[in-house]
Amino acid sequence: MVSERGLQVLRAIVQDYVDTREPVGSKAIVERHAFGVSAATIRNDMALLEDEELIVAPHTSSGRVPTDKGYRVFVDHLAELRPLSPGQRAAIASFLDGSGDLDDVLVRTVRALTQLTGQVAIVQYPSFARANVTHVELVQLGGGRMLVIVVTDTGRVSQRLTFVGEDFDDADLARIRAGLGTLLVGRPVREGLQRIAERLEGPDAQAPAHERATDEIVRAVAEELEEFRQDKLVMAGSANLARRESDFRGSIYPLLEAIEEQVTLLRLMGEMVADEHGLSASIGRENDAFGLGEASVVASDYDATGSLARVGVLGPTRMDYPTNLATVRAVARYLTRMLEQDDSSR
Amino acid sequence: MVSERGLQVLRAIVQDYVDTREPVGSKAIVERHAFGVSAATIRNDMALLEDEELIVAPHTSSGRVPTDKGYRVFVDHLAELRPLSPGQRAAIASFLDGSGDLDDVLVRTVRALTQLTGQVAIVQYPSFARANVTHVELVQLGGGRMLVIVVTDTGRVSQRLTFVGEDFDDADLARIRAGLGTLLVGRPVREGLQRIAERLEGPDAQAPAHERATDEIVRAVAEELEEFRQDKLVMAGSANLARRESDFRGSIYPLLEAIEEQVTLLRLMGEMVADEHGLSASIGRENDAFGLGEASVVASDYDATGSLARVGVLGPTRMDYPTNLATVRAVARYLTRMLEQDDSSR
DNA sequence: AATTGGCACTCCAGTCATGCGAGTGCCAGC
DNA sequence: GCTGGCACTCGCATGACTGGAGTGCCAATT
Repeated sequence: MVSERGLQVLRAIVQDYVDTREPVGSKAIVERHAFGVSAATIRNDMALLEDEELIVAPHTSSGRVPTDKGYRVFVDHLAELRPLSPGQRAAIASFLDGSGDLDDVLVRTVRALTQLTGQVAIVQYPSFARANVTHVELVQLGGGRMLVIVVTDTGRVSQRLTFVGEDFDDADLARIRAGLGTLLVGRPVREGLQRIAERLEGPDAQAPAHERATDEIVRAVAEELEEFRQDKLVMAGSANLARRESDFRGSIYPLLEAIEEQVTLLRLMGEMVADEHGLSASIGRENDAFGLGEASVVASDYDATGSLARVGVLGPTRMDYPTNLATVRAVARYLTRMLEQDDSSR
Repeated sequence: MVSERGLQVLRAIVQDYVDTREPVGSKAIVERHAFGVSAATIRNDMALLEDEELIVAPHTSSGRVPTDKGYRVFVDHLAELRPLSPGQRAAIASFLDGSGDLDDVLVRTVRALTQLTGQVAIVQYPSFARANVTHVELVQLGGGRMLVIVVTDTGRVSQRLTFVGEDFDDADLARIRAGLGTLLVGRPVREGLQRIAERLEGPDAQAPAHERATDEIVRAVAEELEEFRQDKLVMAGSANLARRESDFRGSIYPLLEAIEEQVTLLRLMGEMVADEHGLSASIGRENDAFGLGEASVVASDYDATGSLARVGVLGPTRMDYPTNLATVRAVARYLTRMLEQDDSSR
């Protein structure tokens, strides 16, 4: 239906519209792009593109604006990701380099990304469901309070304070600790949760004297594992939404809400389908189900020592997809490499 | 200068303006409030109020709007805090009741507050500078990695993963742990930091064999203490800013930025001066230095087992001060009580 | 068959004039 | 010190008009 040149016209419209924020007309296209044909010809192509619902005219006689479908075609078939400039690569490196635990690295990642793109940046924590428990530690604080610590091989540490109602002597504590160790250490989080559930149903005869207290400890461990299983996000740059306010027809309220909720964004990020390079985009009304019909998300998978997660940006539908895709990809790669290094140094 | 009735007129103007978002004229005042005098009389009073810069007319002939100075006089002399309704009290209770560690309680507090006021809610962590260290725990994870945990008597737990480069045998580890214990346990965070600084200058002869590794551990502890010393915030409800967008003349960008930065808000909250009831307000241009000239903060002190901190809301200058003050105070009181209870149960 | 120049047409955005209404300031009188 | 009255000032909405940008279509050209 749409000719090859027609697609080039679509590309030109998307590029110019993202550039200027103004509907783009046939004359503007022949001026800014060397098509070698006249404005009337472009007009004919534009009529076809409009038939295909790739572009629309806001008013009877004004330039054209890409539809969500138009952006989709652009992203899938027309966008060429320019590699980042050396300066941008240096910026990523200077942001991300330096040691620190997982939390630290992800916070720095998200800052780098919001800085580079001027959008809201989002980083998913690596999915911990597959992570393995490496340590369970119990620290008595006196007065019946117990600090319960769980560590996984993905480098995440979780601690929880719980009131168990009594203090144990060292031997009992060591026994409980050992029991939890054999129950959990070396096993994936998901499996650990199952084993704990079983244990809570058929009470163990191991420490009947302190049964209630140990149950309390086990419950605390279970809560921590459960927290690992839920995915988590780090975000930055929400203020950018206000800066590009004009890009959102309606209010930015739903966006800020989604950012605060996190759950919505987690679902959205989770449901996106990546291409063969690990890149994915969800455009405009495709996000209607999440109340984000005026926004787009562009993301790239990254590899946190075996478990996959995503890093992406959230912005107006009218965003610079090629640049954002390229940036997100570069950051994801750098992040993957950093986590590998970190792992090998251990 | 301004008569008693003049102040009542100011109160009426503030109330009506907050209600209607429209400049309020003399006629509207005599209609809505039973002053028992005519509109012309009110007009004379309004002229005086305008001389005092407590109100202004946006245009030559439109109703009046309170100035920041007007709001200040209103808050200081005219506002009567209505006690909350039983329903609202119940809402606070249902939000806050239930156990959990400090993080948990503060998150629930901030949610309750944003829910009740429809503003951005902010809760300061109790200042940890005066808190005492109760435990220092070291957990070896193998491969030269060490988990360093510090606990204070205010219930806060901090953990940090650090790479020390070697594994200790149990005896050495116990010795280091004991050393840190005598150095820090039972002492305030601030003092602990000093002692560590001294120790790092004049190296201890205690464990020369592992000097570098122990230094690394000590450094990690110092970082954690430093983190305690910095105050911290929990916030919720930033999406509310977008809902009342119309209340902000300019963009909400600086507000969102301050929320993301936290540092700005920490300084602002810290510098506010409370009255004898622990209530404080910072209005409009008084916040210019923080880039928040169109916003107000209303806060109440609360008592976290001895160390004072604040809970407040951030919103447009044109906010309902009496209601927000009353809500903030009620939440602060409830929070104080909860933390006391929690403490006594330990 | 594709491209082009030309032309009539549509609609937006800005400008100006007009009228209305709300609200003020001031003054003379009570 | 309060009040009613009155002239005055603006803001705002309305409507008419214009210029300009951009389209759609058609007949002519390659």
